Amino acid sequence: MAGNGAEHIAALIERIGRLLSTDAHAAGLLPVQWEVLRYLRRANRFSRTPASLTAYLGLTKGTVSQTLRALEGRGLVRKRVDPGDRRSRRLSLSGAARQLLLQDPLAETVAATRRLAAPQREALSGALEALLSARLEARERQPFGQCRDCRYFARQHAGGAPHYCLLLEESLAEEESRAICHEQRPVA
Amino acid sequence: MAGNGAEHIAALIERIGRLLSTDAHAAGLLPVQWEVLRYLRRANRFSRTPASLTAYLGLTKGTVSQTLRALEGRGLVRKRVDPGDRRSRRLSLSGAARQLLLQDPLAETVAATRRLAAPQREALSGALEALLSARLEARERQPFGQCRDCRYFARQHAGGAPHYCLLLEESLAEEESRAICHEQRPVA
DNA sequence: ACTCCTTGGTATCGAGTCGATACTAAGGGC
DNA sequence: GCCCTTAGTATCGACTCGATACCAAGGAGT
Repeated sequence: MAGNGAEHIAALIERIGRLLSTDAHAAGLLPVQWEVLRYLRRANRFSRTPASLTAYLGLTKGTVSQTLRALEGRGLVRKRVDPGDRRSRRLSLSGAARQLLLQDPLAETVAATRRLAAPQREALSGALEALLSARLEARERQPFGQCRDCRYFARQHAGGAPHYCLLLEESLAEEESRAICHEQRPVA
Repeated sequence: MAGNGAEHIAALIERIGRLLSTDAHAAGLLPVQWEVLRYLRRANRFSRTPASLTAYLGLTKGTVSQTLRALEGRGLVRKRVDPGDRRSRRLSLSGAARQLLLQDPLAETVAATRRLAAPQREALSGALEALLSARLEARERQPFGQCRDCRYFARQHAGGAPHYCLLLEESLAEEESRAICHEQRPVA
């Protein structure tokens, strides 16, 4: 059996991460560009902005702005001024982007993950979340968890009724409750 | 509890990997440069070459050559012609590099990993190794496992006697048996 | 109103990665 | 000696990324 010291685990994460990013030079896109596309697919409507993206990726806003310009130039991302706050832009994926996401190089890893035994997958998920939240707390960054796991999330049990966000005071479709949100704060 | 689907796990790995790499802009070094330094610290004497490094990082040899030139210019890495095979170079860390590694930004993650409960850490390690080996098999890449977990490793139990590598026909100190090796092939 | 501060985003620059291509040099058959 | 492979370097172009400076819009206080 191989070693399972803490250094070994950190090295594994780093190495897998690197290999993932070298794989991500696919379909004419660059690694960050894939990550932007994936984020926009997973994020709810309150979180599809350059600012949220910046926080999620841990980059500077200048870098994100440039990456978005590239994606916009390729017709993969649309950018519109937010009518409520005219400083902000609302991002959305084009049909071409959704098509492209079907060739996501990360899909291979998803498949490999699916082949793990259920209890092992559960343990992996929990351990990674613990590591992530430790690091985010140290940096005071947002967790970007699922809407439904947020302290501001109010679940509606009545048949067909939508859920509700107590912070933004908006109703939420069932599907939206599974999206990630830049405002999300886990239940205490 | 948050979701633990396969997509979620893949996204977690990717995100942690990205955050690690943004943290790695520290002490005037760049992420890849830290990885090179860490590799050279962990690799055994047969594996400290540009070629092994290239395979480990999953980059092209041109890129690695350039990165090594930068590190050499800073006095962190030494490069010498291998007397046995004059095409090959032997890499080694300078004292300054070992000093610098004490400020390794990855240390924070190592500490966070150490705070996990032992069984959780064990599960994490096992699951990550499974993911990594799946991906390496798909790409037919080398695993770079520990020397002692290799099929060519012969353990000597007699007091003080060194171990032995059946492939390279060299004797190995106890400490070396814990290093990673580019020739390593896990026991079947 | 008006000023001051903050927030969201863009523009530009320099350093450096990274892949691609082309190249040199050394080893190993045959 | 010839060809093929392997180890490494050199150069180029596209792009990331951080840093800095900047602009526009919102908000608070007066």
